[in-house]
Amino acid sequence: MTTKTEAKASEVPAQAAGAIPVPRLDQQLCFALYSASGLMTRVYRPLLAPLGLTYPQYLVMLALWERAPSIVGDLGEALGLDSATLTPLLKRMEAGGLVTRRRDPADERRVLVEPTAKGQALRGAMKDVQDGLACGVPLRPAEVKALHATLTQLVAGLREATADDRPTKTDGAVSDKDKL
Amino acid sequence: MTTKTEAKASEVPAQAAGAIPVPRLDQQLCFALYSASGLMTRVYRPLLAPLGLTYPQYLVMLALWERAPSIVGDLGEALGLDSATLTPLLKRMEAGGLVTRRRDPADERRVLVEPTAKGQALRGAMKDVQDGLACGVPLRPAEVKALHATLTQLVAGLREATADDRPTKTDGAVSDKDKL
DNA sequence: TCCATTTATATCGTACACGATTATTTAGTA
DNA sequence: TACTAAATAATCGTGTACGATATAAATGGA
Repeated sequence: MTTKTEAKASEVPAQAAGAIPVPRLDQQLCFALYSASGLMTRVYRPLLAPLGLTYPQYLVMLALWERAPSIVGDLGEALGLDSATLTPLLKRMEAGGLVTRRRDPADERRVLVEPTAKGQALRGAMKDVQDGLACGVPLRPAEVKALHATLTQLVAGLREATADDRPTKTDGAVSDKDKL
Repeated sequence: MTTKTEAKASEVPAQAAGAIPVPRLDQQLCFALYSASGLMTRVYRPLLAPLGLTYPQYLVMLALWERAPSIVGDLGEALGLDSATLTPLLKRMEAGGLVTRRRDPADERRVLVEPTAKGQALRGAMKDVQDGLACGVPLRPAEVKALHATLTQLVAGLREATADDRPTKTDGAVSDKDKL
């Protein structure tokens, strides 16, 4: 590797060697998303901790309040997480007395997850969580709405994109489109 | 458990007991952010893996390309991470030959972080990463711009909010405003 | 029926992420 | 000077995350 570390300046249009233009942190959409997401969970933390919930666990409860019992795979689909993340997370929630886990008698591969009475009781505390949240978010309702709409569109598109070019990896010869 | 799990219907305006309204997953801004952020790093992963970078490590490189050497605290300020996260992350990057870490001779408390030649060489690969990214993001430039602007505002506000009510926790008696 | 395939979850190893604590160095002050 | 306080990283314990692999149950033919 004698010629790689020192890039030939002649190949860069109008920049001196060593000054190759690089995306700036504060211009990166992904970093804005990364920061915003991290900060939101940081705002949630003190509100959820008294309830014995982490933020991902809170998301699981939201999913279960919408539909219970749910199987692990459906929770993963709803939250964008896989079993490697959900299985230990659900075990912690089970240990905390918030949910129950049991094999589906009709299909022993599946695991049914369901809130306990204690888990159901947490519904009553959600109003306070939402109120606490609203105070920390410095956006007007219209902005929140627009932001949410754009993000929803982005998420839908990304989900499609990431699911597409991942058939099984065994069909080695993909079209010339997999570079995009 | 005779009176708790079954909420008195008279206390809830217009909802049946056990049907306390709870925020829906697909209406939560925080969940949209959480999903979008996770999906973006998922899009980045296959682009960065060949370079020997994870997504947070990529962010560190972006920060270092803007200013090097940087001390750990400044990197943490720029990225919103603390030393508990950065120290092991930087050690891994050092082990990978991407950065160097050394105590500041002028102030032995500080640790100076700097890209190696190998780390600098990665700048040349960033164009491909950005190109690969653009193909995966299903938004028009105007939408990206608006989204980024709103997120930047949100991040700024949240940073302020989370930094504020965390004086030292030792002044136990805070005003009646800390509930907000 | 038998077996390859698919489906569903669990497990393992690695890498963030953070609150709390510790250790070391510097700065400030009596 | 000596001594406290502040600043700075590192460390520890716990909890996500995910790729890769393993295990077991159901399914679909030959």
